[in-house]
Amino acid sequence: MKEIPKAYNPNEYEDEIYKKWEQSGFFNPDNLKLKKGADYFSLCMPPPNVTGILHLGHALENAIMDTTIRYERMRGKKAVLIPGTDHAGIATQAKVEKILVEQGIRNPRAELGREKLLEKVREYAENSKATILRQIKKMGTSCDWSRLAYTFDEKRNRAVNMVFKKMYDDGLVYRGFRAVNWSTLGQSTLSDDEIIYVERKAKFYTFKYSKDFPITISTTRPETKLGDTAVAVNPKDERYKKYIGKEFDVDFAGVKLHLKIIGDRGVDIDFGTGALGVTPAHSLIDYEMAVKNNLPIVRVIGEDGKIISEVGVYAGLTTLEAREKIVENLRREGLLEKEEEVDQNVGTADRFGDVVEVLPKMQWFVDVNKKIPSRGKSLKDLMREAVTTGHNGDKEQKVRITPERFTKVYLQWIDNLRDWCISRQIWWGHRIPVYYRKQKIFNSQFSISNNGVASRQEIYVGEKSPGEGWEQDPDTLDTWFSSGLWTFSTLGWPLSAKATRGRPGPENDLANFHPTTWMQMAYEILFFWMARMILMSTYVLDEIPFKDVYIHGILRDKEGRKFSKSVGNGVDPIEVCKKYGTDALRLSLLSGVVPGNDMRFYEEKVEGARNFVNKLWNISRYILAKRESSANFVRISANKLKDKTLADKWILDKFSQVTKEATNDLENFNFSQAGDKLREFTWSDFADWYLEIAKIEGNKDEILLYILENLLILWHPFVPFVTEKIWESFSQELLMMEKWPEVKTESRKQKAEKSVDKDIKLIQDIIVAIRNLRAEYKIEPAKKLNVIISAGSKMEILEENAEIIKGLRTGVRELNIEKKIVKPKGWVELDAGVSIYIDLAGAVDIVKERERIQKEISETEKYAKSLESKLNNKEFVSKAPENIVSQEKEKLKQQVEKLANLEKQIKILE
RNA sequence: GGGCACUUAGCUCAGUUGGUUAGAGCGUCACAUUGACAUUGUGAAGGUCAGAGGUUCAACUCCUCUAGUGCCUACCA
Repeated sequence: MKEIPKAYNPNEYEDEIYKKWEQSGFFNPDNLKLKKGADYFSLCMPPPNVTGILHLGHALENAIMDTTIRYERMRGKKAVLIPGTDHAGIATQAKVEKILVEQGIRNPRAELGREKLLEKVREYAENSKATILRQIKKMGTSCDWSRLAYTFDEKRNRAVNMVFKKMYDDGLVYRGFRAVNWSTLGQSTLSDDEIIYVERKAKFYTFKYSKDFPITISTTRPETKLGDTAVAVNPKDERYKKYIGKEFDVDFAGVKLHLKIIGDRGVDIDFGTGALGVTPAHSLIDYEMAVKNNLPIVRVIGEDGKIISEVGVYAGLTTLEAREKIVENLRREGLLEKEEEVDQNVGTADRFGDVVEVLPKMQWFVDVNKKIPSRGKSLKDLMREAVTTGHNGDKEQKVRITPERFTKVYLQWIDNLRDWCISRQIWWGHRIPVYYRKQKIFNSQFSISNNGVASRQEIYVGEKSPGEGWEQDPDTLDTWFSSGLWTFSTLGWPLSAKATRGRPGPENDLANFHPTTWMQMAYEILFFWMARMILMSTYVLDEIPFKDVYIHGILRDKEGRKFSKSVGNGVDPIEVCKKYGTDALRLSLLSGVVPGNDMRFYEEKVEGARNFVNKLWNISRYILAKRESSANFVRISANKLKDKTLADKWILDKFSQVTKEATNDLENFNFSQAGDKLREFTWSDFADWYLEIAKIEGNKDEILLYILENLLILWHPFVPFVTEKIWESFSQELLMMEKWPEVKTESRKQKAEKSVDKDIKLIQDIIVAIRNLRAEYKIEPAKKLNVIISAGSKMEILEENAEIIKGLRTGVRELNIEKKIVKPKGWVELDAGVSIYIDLAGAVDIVKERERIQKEISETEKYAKSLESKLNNKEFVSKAPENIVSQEKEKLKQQVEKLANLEKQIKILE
């Protein structure tokens, strides 16, 4: 065999190993050699936005997904992880526009025009996509590249168009003139979810519209009051009751308003003046109120964020300018009663950052409350059902959310859900598959009322233009409309709609892999994405999108701050890979990941993981290099192993235990726990104890190889590169394709042999006690000790393991094991379950010894006392389960014995 | 306003249905180093499990309240 380097150098092997995996073809489930009737395990990658490069959050997701998919593949399932990227409509266009502005193009949309700008965005997106895909490979993610998808490619475009049409035909997608969120900076509408609320100080003005108007109102935005068409009061409010139904004409700061007083139970009597100026055009709530009360909608703010020309004196002013002018006016007229500073939540655009205006516009919406024809349920109903009763009441069709608490959060969100505005005025995205033709047609379905001007239009919904004279809607669809289809658009829908279950090949993907088995995502996109996937899948396919969804938190820096460009604490995962290795990064991300909780990331953690990877490397190096025999087989059968000594029995037992536990943890997606257990076993039990024992006992090639092999298999999903590299040294086959070790339930015989645990514990305790004494007495390592153990019933087991006690860094020259012996004068006694006498050749420090023993006595006494009082409690003895009681009794007995011995010791000392 | 989570060793965090003297990693201190591995080994110190009540034979674990922190959400204009 070639010489193995002392330290594992990830950079040297990772790319080459990934290539080997990829070329094997086994990332593609169609190439897997499976047992008949093997289960499938499908998992769609949440597509990263093509807005840049991968960040640590992606690295975490890749680690989680790849660990899972590798595990499932090794379990013999038809496992597929489908990769992809997201064109991320607004996010990407906003990003590119920002870059263009930095390059000196002041208004990219106006200067470049639709086609040229789109070209720029496409170029950027393709670049970013290529980088991202490279980075996913660098992470070691074993996804099926033959099924690579993009939310904005042709196949996904077909799916989007078909779903839009289906929804339109079902009356779920409609076009309507309604108040919508508008980003002036981005020149586009936004859905309610794309708004981020920022708390800030605002002036809260209390005033009357005019002298002759009887009711005082309050607002933080006086300029919008130019569009008021009503004043709402609570119908129970004694002060205002009498006005309800009356109408007033007022002159508000130079603008004529016609106001109707309406009663609305939603108005809070105690807030402000208890009366609310209703601005239907520029407030979503007021808009709803206006619809209920049939109020006119008067627009005053335009899409440029300025007062529109119809509003006389204020025309052309920005909202802030208009506000100042109006307040000034009110003040002059003596109408302003109060001006106070309040905390206010203002909505800002997620991607553009500006304060969102509410404007009335003709837009496309998804109706979430309307009953779907032939189903008698609304989209909201479908979204609820999927996580509660199961889709169509079928328990098998239930999305299980981990951790469960997010189910409640999700349901609450649905309750507050309004119709989803899906049209955007940006250009980067799926163009709305709707065509219009101006014609004088009677009974046209829609009439666009813009500023009260009506015109008639013929409308056609479909993928392709119906012909000449038709113009396509200029708008694009909300990016989440296409990502909502992800679980099935990636599986070939609509083409694979007629797929056959059980037949291989992408054309049958939908039947073979949907509903997908599992999904993982950050809680940040629960509403954006999970909710929309459930909506789309249950509506379009009549099937849930995934059976299980695992929600994780976000990564934060050591101080608990979010990673962000503005803070400048960003970490490039690829740089971390280069410095510490991909395995180390993956392991550090997975250890400590708990469903639903945020996690802190810092370099020391990666360092620790790197050290472990190196440890694993060196364990392997040692075992492979120091083989005494020519043993070199792969997959040694556990039955053929000869466990000759106590240590052998112990380590094999322990290993089957850890295999069982780690498997169980992975089944339940407890990545961190599985990793911790494996680490503990590998480093402590196997390396620190068993390997050291093996050096003494010798002749253990088979057991060492057996454990090493299986350990590499267990570790592979976590740290695929280093394990695969080590595997190369003794097998031609890919570790990636090895079968996961069978988990055997413990046989009765093994259970009876649990004394093994106790015996090895005794040996370890003796060793630790001696090491401890050496440290305490600062005995030079070169100095050897003579030791006698009074073994009692443990005679045999101690004699068997005498060499181990001597050899494991205890520095014992002569070890005598006696059945029962009185402590030789001047020797020190230690208690480790048996009495150990150590000859310190007159170096015993009586004072120190007394202190040591006294301390131990008081600790033992304390413990014994607590046990005693527990056992003296009649209620405990009568009510606690029998095994608990006898356990406690046994403990007490031991402590009492120990105490007696210690007291004897201290006496002898005197 | 409503809701959710968190509070365990100096730091970062585990602790599965209540039942070992509450654990790990990092850090600290002491010692070691021709060894598979200094990306190492050995040992030690370090905790009123945020606080107060309650349920129970038994509470880090369940319940109530309080305090602090963080997040989500909402039509207080």
